[in-house]
Amino acid sequence: MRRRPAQRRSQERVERMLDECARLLDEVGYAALTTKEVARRAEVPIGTFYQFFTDKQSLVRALALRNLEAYLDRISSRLAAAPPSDWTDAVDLVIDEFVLMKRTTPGFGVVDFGEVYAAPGGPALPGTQRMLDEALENNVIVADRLRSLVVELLGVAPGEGMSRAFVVAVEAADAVLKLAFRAHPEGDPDLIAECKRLVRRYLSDHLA
Amino acid sequence: MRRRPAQRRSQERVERMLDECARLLDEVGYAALTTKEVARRAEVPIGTFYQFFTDKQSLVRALALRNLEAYLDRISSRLAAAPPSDWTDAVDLVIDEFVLMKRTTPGFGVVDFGEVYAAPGGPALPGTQRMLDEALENNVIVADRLRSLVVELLGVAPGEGMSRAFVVAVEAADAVLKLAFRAHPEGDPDLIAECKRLVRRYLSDHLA
DNA sequence: TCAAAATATGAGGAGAACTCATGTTAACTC
DNA sequence: GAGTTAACATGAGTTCTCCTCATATTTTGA
Repeated sequence: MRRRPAQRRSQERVERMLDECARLLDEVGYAALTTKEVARRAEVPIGTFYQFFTDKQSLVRALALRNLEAYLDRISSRLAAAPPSDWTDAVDLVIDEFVLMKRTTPGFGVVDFGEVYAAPGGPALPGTQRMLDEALENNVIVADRLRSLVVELLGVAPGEGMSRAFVVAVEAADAVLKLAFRAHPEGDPDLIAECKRLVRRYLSDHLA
Repeated sequence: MRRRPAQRRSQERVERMLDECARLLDEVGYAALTTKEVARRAEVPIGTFYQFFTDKQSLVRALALRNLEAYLDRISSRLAAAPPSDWTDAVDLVIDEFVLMKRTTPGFGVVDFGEVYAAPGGPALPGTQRMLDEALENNVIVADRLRSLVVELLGVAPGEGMSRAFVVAVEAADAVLKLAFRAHPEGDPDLIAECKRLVRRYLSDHLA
């Protein structure tokens, strides 16, 4: 974001822009999304849009971040309310909540937490592991958070490579669930089931 | 594509446009890719571009299809040249070839076989399984081809849900490998290894 | 040889992205 | 509560991309 809204009116306007962005994503998709239409629907002049967002990407990134925070909040609440006894139950819970948000949260089907990558990998840094460490990717943030939740709640020992395993699991699950929702508006139930199986199988190496 | 090139000159031009598209994708990414620049580099007038491609998406889709065919050819050759004894070897081979193409084929890092989805899921068809059946997605084509290759070569019985399992495996592997190449220009070796593990674990249910 | 089909071409219309100069409102200090 | 500063508002206009279309040329095949 170009500037963070400090006063209440502009905060509301930014929220409205994000809301309308999400709804438009559902209606027309990412490619056909226009800043002008977002501004028009949110009832703000186009100039105001560019006060806060540098461009279309910036808008979508902000939405992804909002989605990310909403998801983590929901997960935390549910885990706290009904702590799962087994880590496999935690996997189900986490996936079910994701599916629920896919169904109910506008725009989530198109962007969830993911970037829409404009350029391949950004500037190619020499430091191999650097990019993952810096958590430039929202999926990495999700993975880290889920890992600490599972470690905390279930008292699993944080083994070697567990961090990476969670990133892999999140990335894979995200892809399969995206597929499930491309195949079926409500999410193909069989594919959702397969997604759970995929994650359980894979993580059992690291959590057993 | 709007029209298929029938004469040699135009066939060469279309190839050149695809080549330049691929190189540009590596240089500037999908969002910054312009039809004008592709045409300029391929040394064809912009009008000629639109003789063959309806729009930018169409261009990228054609490139993805070319990638798909190249990949399937390579896989078939390698499987024929050195038939793997075990299906897990076949998984390694298939992933290694994919990684090799990511490293060496221009543009493959950005688009491989995948669409860049403009709108969410296209027209929402009521027939649940319809979209997968029609193989609108290139990853589904890859999955089907891989499945028949494995079934043929290794004499595995085509069990229930195997088709779906391959689609899931391809989608998940694609996502993890994309991550591997975002994290590291040559593909993070650890993530590539994890990708293989993920696929082997998951498919063992269906191939054992 | 000649008609039909395929291909070539680039100026220009349509419209999206984004800027900027100028005016207004809120917040904070003394 | 006057004054200063920082945040915010605005939309016509510039730039750039997408894509079309009328017209001209080349290739094909009977």
